[in-house]
Amino acid sequence: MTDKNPKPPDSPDNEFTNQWPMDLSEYLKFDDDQWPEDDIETLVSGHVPNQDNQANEVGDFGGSGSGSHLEGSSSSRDVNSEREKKEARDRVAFKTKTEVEILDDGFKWRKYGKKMVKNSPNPRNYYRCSVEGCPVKKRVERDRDDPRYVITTYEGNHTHPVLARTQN
DNA sequence: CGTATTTGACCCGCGC
DNA sequence: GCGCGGGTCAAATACG
Repeated sequence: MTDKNPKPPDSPDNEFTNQWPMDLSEYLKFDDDQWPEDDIETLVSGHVPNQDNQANEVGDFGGSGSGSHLEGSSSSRDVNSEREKKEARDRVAFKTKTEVEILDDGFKWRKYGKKMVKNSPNPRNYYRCSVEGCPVKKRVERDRDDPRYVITTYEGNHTHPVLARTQN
């Protein structure tokens, strides 16, 4: 935590719309179905998905459940049976081209573990949302073939406003 | 002082 | 039944 990343100062619009401190070249999104690794490389290697709007990509991430938008009314929260069961499965993998693994996506993450994978000389970092009640977990691992690439896997959806970091 | 971060150990599941 | 892998938690430490 010395250099971190050139993340913007304190912008009131601390959203993904800002701009990731990386060269986000390709992003991958998968469900909990499976991981077409081979396809991934083929896709990112032989196909450049232009740099659309990162916000769009990530926007979908929040749109999947309830990332940035907060329920204005607290009286309509009696439903949580099938919803929880259904949204309890949100695995999104992002392959990003960056040199820093501490990508700030607008949320505060607290590293809760580091493990070394046998198939890679690179360690695997486990992050979790600092906000209690957030079942969101992030797994960051460096690519074994391209150390300049990092595989960020998000699990779950944020259940809190957005971020209480650069806020007031 | 508080929070975030770090490393190690422990636990669980699955495979053989 | 035991071993291995992976994942998670906990305590300690460092830094802001």
